[in-house]
Amino acid sequence: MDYTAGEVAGNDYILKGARHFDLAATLDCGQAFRWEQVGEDAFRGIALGRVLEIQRRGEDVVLYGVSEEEFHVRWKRYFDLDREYGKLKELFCRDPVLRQAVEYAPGIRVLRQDGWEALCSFIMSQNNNIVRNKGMIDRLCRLAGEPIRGGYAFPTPQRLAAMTVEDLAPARCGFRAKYILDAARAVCEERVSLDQAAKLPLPQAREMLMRIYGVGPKVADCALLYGLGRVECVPMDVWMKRVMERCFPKGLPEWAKDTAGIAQQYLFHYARMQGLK
DNA sequence: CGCCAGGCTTCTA
DNA sequence: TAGAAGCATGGC
Repeated sequence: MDYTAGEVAGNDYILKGARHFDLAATLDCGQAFRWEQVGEDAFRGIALGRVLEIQRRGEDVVLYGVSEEEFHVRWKRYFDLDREYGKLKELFCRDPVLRQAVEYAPGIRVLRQDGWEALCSFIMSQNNNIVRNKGMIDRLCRLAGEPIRGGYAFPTPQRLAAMTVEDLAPARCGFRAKYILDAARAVCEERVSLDQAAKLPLPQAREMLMRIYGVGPKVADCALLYGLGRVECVPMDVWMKRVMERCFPKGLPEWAKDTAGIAQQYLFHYARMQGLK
């Protein structure tokens, strides 16, 4: 475990001795789009149908207004806290390039988000930048998401499937609106099953997600990695293509393949921050 | 004002 | 079947 103990303190839940967990690096490295910084190492976000404020305080990480039960049923998995990132990073550091990326942002964790939200978020990320994608997703949630205490949940596929491109206009998703609607319909009609995609062999899982209009290999891989827990999956965006071409012409090391998606997150962040060309 | 954005679909040779 | 254009939009 990457924390020594969980402790209830009033309404809050405290992760004592939380290691390998940098909130800024994790929540603002292009894997999730509904988090904002609200204070000193403090972030507010909406995920899994809940609003959460989370803050680092010294050695600890505090989840405000979270019960022990809610931590265990919701946030422990979301923040991938069962995985030992220390061991993982030790493995990655056998390679000099991976070591450099890990040392650049050693507190990155790969989030396990809701599958449907991850799928939509990355459909919308295409030919888009991260800042603007956040705005689009926020408008989509206000437009079609269920009101919850403190904000709006991510819209369900059922709700979106009943809408039209014109209905979605206020969210200003551009050409992506029709893709979102097809994704919603595919899920509702069970042309695509996210539960199955989570378990199928990778090629078949990708093939299923790519039945959706507007979903290609990269978006499918993002949904699998960030939403369906497939940490062996490596989305190849422009930044990763540059890294692979320059540093790993023969592919990522064989010993990294089971968790190559997590290695990808360190490499992606490093490449993007360095402005690698 | 152009340029470009964690791509995908469609058109063309 | 590879390669380029078109796509909507707004941050910079």
